[in-house]
Amino acid sequence: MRIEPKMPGRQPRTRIQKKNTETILEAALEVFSQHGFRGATLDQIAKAAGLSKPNLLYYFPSKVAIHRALIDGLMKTWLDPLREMKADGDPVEEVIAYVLRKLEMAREFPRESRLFANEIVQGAPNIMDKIEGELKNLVEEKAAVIEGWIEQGKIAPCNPYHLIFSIWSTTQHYADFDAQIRGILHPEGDAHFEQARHHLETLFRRMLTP
Amino acid sequence: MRIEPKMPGRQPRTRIQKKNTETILEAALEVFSQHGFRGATLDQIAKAAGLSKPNLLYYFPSKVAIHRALIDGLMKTWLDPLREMKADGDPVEEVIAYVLRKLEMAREFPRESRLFANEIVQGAPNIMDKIEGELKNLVEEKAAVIEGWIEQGKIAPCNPYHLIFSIWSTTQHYADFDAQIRGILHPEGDAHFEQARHHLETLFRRMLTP
DNA sequence: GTCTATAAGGTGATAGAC
DNA sequence: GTCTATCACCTTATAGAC
Repeated sequence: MRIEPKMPGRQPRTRIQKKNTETILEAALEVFSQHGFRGATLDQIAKAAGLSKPNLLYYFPSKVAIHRALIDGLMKTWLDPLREMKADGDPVEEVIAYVLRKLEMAREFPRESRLFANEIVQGAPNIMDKIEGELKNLVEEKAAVIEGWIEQGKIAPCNPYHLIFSIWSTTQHYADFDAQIRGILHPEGDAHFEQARHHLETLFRRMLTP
Repeated sequence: MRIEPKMPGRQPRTRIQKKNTETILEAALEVFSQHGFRGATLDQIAKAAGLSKPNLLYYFPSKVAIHRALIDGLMKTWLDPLREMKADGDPVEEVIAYVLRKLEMAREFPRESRLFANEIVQGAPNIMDKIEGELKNLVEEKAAVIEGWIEQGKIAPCNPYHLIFSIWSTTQHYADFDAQIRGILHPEGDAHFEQARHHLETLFRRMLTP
């Protein structure tokens, strides 16, 4: 996943600055996604990045600035799978492909998923502007596309918004609730993702086929 | 939701002790569910309970003891909706009824849902024993029931474990990701739960009907 | 750019009066 | 049982040497 840091006031100029900035954001992703904003400490991030704590704060002015840069850099990529759902494709296949892309994201980028999950569960204090902005806009746009498919009889009637919520929840569940799933299934590595793939394709295909 | 505190070593004896213990657990639920274990402070819990911090620690020996008592008291109730799914009912209606009970829990007890969500997202450090114990046992039992229904041709073939995961994720989503849903839908109060009810009933009915 | 030292404030827990 | 006062520790952030 591409990380595009936005540092207010301090842009990375030299090669070493850029490299350290990326190292910090990678470490911050690891720590924030595991412990949440409040639970994460600069000590943990510094250690994970292989830097001293003051050096961390040389690159970012504060803990919250690291968190903000991380989320800003990830938000665009996080929404890409939904953006790729196009109105001119085969409706059922477009939605199924979106489901599978989203599941693949949960498998490949579970830390990113948990970063957002931590934030939203606690009331989304730092990203509500983005939820009510670009996320809301994108969802409304795609809900209109789905609504059009329903009116054309291409997919079975349903509430487009809640369909999207169901796709988010079922797929992200495999990242966000990974600990619970592993406690129940005791899978070897990612073996259960193949089952999940088949299950979710079946679930939404039965839901959508007219 | 019934809270049955288990305080290691200190059982509430007098009426006032019992009342204070319950007040503390109610306050702790409010604070822990909103900020997670690490993010919550004893100051916040004490203030919410209307007690001083040392008085809080007169009733519970430590912060972690409060958290543990809270989870222990809620775990049984949290699993009841699944326990009520009986092998001798009409299969499709049994599963649908379970979905709707679970959604009702998300609407009535969102704090309880977020308490568990916070815990699991961060790797379930304090409840993994319960996940691998009573939760795993219950899920295996009910998965066997669903498997039986499939073999009898009463419901359409699917993976019982992942079906249960889909039910959990779609219903709890309305509690755990409430902030995101409200940011997108801007519903008045709980108005969107009626839509969710209809949507999820449709989703799982189409999935399960042979 | 990176470090050691440290300030400044928050946080879990205890002591002891009442 | 409840309180004030306080300790010991942790955490964010800054100062200043190199």
